[in-house]
Amino acid sequence: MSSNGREKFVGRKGAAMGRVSRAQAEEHRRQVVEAASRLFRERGVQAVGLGELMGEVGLTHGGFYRQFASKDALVAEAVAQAFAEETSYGDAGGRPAGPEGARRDLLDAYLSPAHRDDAGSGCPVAGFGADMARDEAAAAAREPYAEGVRRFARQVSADGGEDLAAVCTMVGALLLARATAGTELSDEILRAARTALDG
Amino acid sequence: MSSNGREKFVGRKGAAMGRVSRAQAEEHRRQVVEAASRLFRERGVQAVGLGELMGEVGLTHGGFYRQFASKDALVAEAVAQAFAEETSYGDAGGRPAGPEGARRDLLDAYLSPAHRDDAGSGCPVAGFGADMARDEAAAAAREPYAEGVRRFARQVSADGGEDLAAVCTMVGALLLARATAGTELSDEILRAARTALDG
DNA sequence: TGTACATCAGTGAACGCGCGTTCACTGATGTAC
DNA sequence: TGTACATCAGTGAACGCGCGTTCACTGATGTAC
Repeated sequence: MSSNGREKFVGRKGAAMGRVSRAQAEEHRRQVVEAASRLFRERGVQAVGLGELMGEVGLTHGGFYRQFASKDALVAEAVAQAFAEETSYGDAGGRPAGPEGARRDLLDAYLSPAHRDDAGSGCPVAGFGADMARDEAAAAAREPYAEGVRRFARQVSADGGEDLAAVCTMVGALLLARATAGTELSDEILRAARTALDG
Repeated sequence: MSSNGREKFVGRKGAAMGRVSRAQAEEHRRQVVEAASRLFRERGVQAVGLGELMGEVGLTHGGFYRQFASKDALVAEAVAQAFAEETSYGDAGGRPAGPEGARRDLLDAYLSPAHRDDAGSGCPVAGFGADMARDEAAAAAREPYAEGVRRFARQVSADGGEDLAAVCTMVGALLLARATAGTELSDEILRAARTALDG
């Protein structure tokens, strides 16, 4: 309180950080992409500002452009990063089961209330779908997104092909369960999709 | 060019419109809700400003609050209006067919490229789904939206019940076809969903 | 039916705010010798 | 290994812009008599 050091000078602030090691800067960059991947899925690209994203990592918004060309460029990286994560949608990870059991575990985890309530670390096909459908997101993310949908369709397929219809049912169920969260209908939707796909 | 009538006076503008008849005002209000219902579905609630909406009707943004309490209140009305429309998703309207043929016509229209490319006048379950899933939209629209999903599930059902799983597949397919529009995958998705549901 | 006046739909400027982006500056890191 | 200096990650203020919302004002509509 005795000396605040803010005497109306224009270029002399108190707590400038100076340069940071390359390793540290790379780590910061990685953390920003990860935060973007999470928050964009959770609330949508438009609803998350660069200031908030940089704040998640403990930085100020001004440094953003030292690491990224634009917000759109970050969106493309965040989409790619989300698909690279290999999420397990909850707990269907390491159970030793035959191919039939594995598919059932995937479905149960994907169509669980836990996955519905945690979009941030959930399926990127569902999490980025809305932003990709409207052209707010970078066109640069279009192709990686489509490739991610195909990969997911192969993962879901029981016979090594692409089960696009099952992906539609799963993603649709997740979206509608989220859109009706808080009503009875939400759980009914998840159950109906599980029943239809589990056979 | 000779006299522009803009002499820095603060309350004397050129082209004030004065009052408008009640019927005219009601018509304006109706048109704003309709434009909102269309543009919100097309680009999302956040991406459409009040200025643009009022402009669609030929008015300026200042008059908005004479008709609506807030943007959120308009969102709720726009959702309700979209569900009240009874869209036909293209051309599956008046064909005389048995209940089986009617369901197939509905599916074909719903899963058509035309419906994918015209979100503005398309299915409100899909068009408002993303806005409802993230809580940007008014909570006031939550209940009408859920009721609309149920009604659609009854409409889709072949046996008079609620086919929620089919709704998931249809809405998911439409969303993913829109998210991958412009790639080969988009049409593949629509076909796969049609095949899975048509039997 | 005609006149006087209150109502209120719409105008356009202004409010505070947060956005994406740019920039002069700081000072520790990284490098050249 | 030690010193001199260039680099550049991060800071914080500023840019222009559009947003949702408010407000004083206009003047035709609607109403009272």
